[in-house]
Amino acid sequence: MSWAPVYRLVKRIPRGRVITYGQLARALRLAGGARTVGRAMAACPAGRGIPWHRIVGAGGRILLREPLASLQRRLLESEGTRLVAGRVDLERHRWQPRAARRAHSQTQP
DNA sequence: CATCTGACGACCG
DNA sequence: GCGGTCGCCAGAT
Repeated sequence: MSWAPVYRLVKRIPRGRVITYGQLARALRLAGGARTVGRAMAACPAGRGIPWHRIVGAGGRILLREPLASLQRRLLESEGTRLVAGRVDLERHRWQPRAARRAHSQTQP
């Protein structure tokens, strides 16, 4: 199985925005659902400019285990993503890939 | 081939 | 909010 499509989409996530595993899975119509995205990201090659930290769990939760979780929080905050009670404020930072994006008028950070 | 292990998420008590 | 169940499936052992 090639995770290329997953990484390709992840690369398009702009700074200051995030997407959830489930969203990614639906956008790509992946059979295994959110977990499949999880597997893809676990195998994510480092040093290729893939913004892995912009992926969060449902409801904006950080799902990684330490020490990765802290790193993710740090990276997110460093690019202006606001965390409320340890969760990403999805209202403000959720990113919608092209197709579905329209008529929603998101609040810019 | 059998089992185990996860970067998930919806649902329920 | 917290913990358990279940569906899901690619790799590793």
